[in-house]
Amino acid sequence: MVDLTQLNPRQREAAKYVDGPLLVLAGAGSGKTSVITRKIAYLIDACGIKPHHIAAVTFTNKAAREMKERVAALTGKGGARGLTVSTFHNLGLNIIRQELATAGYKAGFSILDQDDCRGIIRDVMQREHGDDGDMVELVQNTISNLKNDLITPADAIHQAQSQQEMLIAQTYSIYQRMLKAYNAVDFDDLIMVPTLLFRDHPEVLVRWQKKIRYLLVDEYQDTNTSQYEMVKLLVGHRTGLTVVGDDDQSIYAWRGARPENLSLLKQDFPTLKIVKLEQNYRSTGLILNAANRVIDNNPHEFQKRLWSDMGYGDPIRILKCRNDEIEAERIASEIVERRLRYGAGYKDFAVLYRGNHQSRMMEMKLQAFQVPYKISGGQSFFGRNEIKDIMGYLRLLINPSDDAAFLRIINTPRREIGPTTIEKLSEYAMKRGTSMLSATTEMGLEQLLTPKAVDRLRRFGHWLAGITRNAYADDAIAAIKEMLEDIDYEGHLAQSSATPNQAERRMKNVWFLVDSIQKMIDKAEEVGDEVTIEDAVGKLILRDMLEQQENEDESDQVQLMTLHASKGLEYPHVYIVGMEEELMPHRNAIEADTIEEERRLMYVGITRAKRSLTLTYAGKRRQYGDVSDTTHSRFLDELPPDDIEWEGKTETTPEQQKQRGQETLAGLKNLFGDL
DNA sequence: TCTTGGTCCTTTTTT
DNA sequence: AGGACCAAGA
Repeated sequence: MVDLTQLNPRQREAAKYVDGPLLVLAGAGSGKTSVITRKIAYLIDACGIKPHHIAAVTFTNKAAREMKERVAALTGKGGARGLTVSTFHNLGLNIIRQELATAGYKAGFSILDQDDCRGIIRDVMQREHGDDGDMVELVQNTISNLKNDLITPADAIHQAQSQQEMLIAQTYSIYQRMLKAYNAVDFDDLIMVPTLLFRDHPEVLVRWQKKIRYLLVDEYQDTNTSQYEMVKLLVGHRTGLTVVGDDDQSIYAWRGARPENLSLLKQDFPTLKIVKLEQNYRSTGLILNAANRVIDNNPHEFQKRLWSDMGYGDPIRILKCRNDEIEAERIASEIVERRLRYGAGYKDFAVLYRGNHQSRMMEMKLQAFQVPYKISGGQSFFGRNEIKDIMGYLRLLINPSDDAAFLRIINTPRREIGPTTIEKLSEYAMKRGTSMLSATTEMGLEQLLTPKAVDRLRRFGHWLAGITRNAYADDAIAAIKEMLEDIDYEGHLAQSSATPNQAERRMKNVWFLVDSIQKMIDKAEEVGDEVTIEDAVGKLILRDMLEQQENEDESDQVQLMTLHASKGLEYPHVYIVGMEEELMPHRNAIEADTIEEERRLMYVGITRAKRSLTLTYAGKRRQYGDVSDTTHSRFLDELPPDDIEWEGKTETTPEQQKQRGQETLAGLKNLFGDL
């Protein structure tokens, strides 16, 4: 039986309340994951709900994985078998897979990432409006927003108020048709398609309502309209809903999140019960106080006051550095020193920043100090050309209609198939209503193309068909390896890379990708599941499972990540760097007047720290190629001055700096003797 | 078709 | 500073 005695009274109340819809307002570090996981165990053990009737939805793969592990630990081996814990996008993917026909897709459909989508939109706009590409990003964002708001192309055309809106709506409409033709969905479709399916097909909805009898949603403040609609439809008039959220940690409004969904719950579920978790188990008093003070500058729908009984702890430090290089150096050297002083591991330190590009300098300096580090997130891996290429091949293996993938790889590595050939092929395919891949082996091409070109296309088509057969017939991994051999991808990298070193690194990435798929298949076999290539590629695109591998080698490394990526995580020692106006808060946020969201981001960053928090800024920063003066962030002035050690606010003389250095050295000698 | 060199633009955050 | 994109030449 579940043990709820480790929970505090509020937490226990939240875990045990199953008689109606429940909103848990969980402040940072208030143990909400404990509540969710124990509640799941309670539902299984005490309420007799079968695990396969329970679904917990999160926003990141990391959170989903952690939750799964913790539930497994509570319920014992197999006790949670059949339980669904996944991201919204993953859940959506599964729904579409199981409702393929109704949803209007074919097996093996592709999931396109933003780059792929942008390419399609660019083509559409080019073709339809002769647009030069300046509008593409705007249009892409707008389409994404429309989808997040559950607005279909027809709705959009109907609603359009201006010429520009009409243009976007039409582009949206064509774009959506092209996706269908490619048998592909984008990220937003993973939410919108299932939701529309539920809305328009009652029999489908009933099926899923029968399956999911209890729904738990984490980070509710991050849901968008479409996601909320899905939740409402799934729950219907029943009582099985628990949502957990914190309006102060809403940092995804820019991608369509509606923090007001928290307050909408009260209207949509009149019997809603609200439980607040206000005790923080993570941070020292001074850190928490600082966080509270900062967030006090924002308006609040739900009042809450976080408190902690962990003692006051060390003051928060603000370090002014001469420039960004010195800033990074300072942090790197401090980590070296503090690791010894506190007997801490590298993994106890996190360096947080606003934008991914800020990791560069930090990386350089950590290397210089021989500090092991890990950068998480960033587009780094999937943004790489070699990965996009191979993913293109994989997508084409499982979805021959994926013209976007076809276009990416048809001439990579070089097959002497140029723009003219591709253009003609595309026209032909369009006329015949087939995909470009299947058009390559059709007879009608002779009329349009030179025999040479026809031959090259045909060879490609037949070759890929062969690989596909192998991939499905027996060992998929072997087929993929064979494919890499056939196209001599290594050779391609060797001659397209600047240095042999770079080529080697790229090839390593490719192998990493292949290994990931391999591992995934192996792992599933262990548990007795079967993983198709479709599953594997889907997971890859949704960024699932990569971190898993990273986590497996629980290595001792300093963690580098964006403030966004840090949500939900905690570290004993946290550095937040680049605390400057125009950087944090970001210039665009200042211009767009979304300071409140930036402040929440600051709040998220501060509340990651358990024991020590250090904020740094640089007086001069190298940016866009040249050096500019900076102003320290307004958020620094919002911190409680009495709890702050602000070094460098008033100019320190070189003597003072020297003295500080000697004090540090003396401290080290005290601790470790003369080295 | 491929390579080269020049220009211009960038840097917000992610499933 | 670094990368993407494009025009012109081999």
